[in-house]
Amino acid sequence: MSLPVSDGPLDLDRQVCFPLYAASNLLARLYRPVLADLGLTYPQYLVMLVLWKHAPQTVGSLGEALYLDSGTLTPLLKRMEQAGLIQRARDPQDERRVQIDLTPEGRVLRASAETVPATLVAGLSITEGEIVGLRDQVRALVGIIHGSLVERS
Amino acid sequence: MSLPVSDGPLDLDRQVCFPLYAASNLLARLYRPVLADLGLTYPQYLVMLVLWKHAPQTVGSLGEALYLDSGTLTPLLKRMEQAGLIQRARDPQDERRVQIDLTPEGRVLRASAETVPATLVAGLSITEGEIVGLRDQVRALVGIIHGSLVERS
DNA sequence: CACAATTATATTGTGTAAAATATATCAACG
DNA sequence: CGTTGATATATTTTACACAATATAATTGTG
Repeated sequence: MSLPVSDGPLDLDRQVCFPLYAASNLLARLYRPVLADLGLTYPQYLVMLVLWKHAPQTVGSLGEALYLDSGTLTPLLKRMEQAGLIQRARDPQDERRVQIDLTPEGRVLRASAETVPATLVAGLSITEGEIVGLRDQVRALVGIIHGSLVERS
Repeated sequence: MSLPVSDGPLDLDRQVCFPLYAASNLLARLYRPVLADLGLTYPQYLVMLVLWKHAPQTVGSLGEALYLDSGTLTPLLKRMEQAGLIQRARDPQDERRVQIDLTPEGRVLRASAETVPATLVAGLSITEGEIVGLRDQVRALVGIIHGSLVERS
C-alpha cells in the first residue's frame, strides 16, 4: 500500500477540482456514442432534458437551469434548430427574448432517449445508492459554488 | 418541503451527470479570476500541477495523467510555450516523442501558485472533511468510468 | 412623452475538447 | 537490409465555454 508522496497544497492528488474536471470529461466521452445515435451531443442532450420537462422557455431561463450563458447557448441552439429539434422565435410580447420550443421531431425523440440513463449505468460497476449519494453531494457543491459566484457579481 | 415532481428517468434532477457537468464548469469559473493573475487558464494550471511534480514528461504521459488526448494538449501546450512557461522538444532518443519541460519562468511560478488552493476554498462554506470525502468519491467514479472506457477500446 | 437605466440576446475573440485523419517514426521480423 | 505493424504526434473539423462588447428593446421616472 504505497500512497502517492505528498507535494504540498499543489499535489494534483489532493485537489477536488481535478477529479471533478476529469469525471465531467470522461462522462461526456461515455455519453458520446450513445447520444450520437440520437443525433445529440452531451450539452444538447441536457438542453433537451430541460425542454422535455417544460417548453417553451427563453434562452435566459435555459441558461439558468444549466448554469450556462447565452454566449454558449446561442450557437448550440442554432445547431439544434438546423437539426430540426427546436424552434427559435422572438417573443412578440417582449422582442428582446427568444423563445425556444420543441418541434414535433424534438418531442418524438424523447421516447428514444428514455433508455439512455439506464444504458449508461449498466456498464458501470456502481450501485444505485452510491450514485444517489454522490449526486446529492455534488449537487450541494454546485449550490455552494454558484452561491459564491452570484455573491460576488 | 416540496420536492421537484419526478419526470421519469429523464428528470434532470435525478441524473448524476448534470451536477458533475455543472460543478466542473462552475469550478473553472471560480478559478478563472485567481488563475488569470498567474497568466494561466484552468486546464493550463492542471498541466503545471503535473509538471511541477515531475518534469520533463512526454505529451502522452501528460495526457494519461489528466485523461486528455494529444489533440487537446497540443494547442494548449503551444500556447504555454508562447507564454514562456514550458519548452517543447523532440526526444533525441525517440523522435516520435515530444518532451515537455518547465522553463525557469515556469518553475518560478510555482511559488505564486502555492496559495491558489487555499484562496479558493476560503470563500466557500465547506469543511475540509466534506471536501476530502467528496474528492475520494468522485475519484472512485473517475476510476470506474475510465476503466469502462478502456475496456471497450 | 422623452430618456436614462436596465435587461436580454447577438457578436467576437480566445481557449479548450475530442473524433477522424494524416504523417512520421521505431521495432521486429525474415 | 527492406517491409510490416504498432506507436506517437500533428492536423483538421466540429462543438462547446465564457469574457467582453455591441445592439436593441423595455421599463421606470419625471
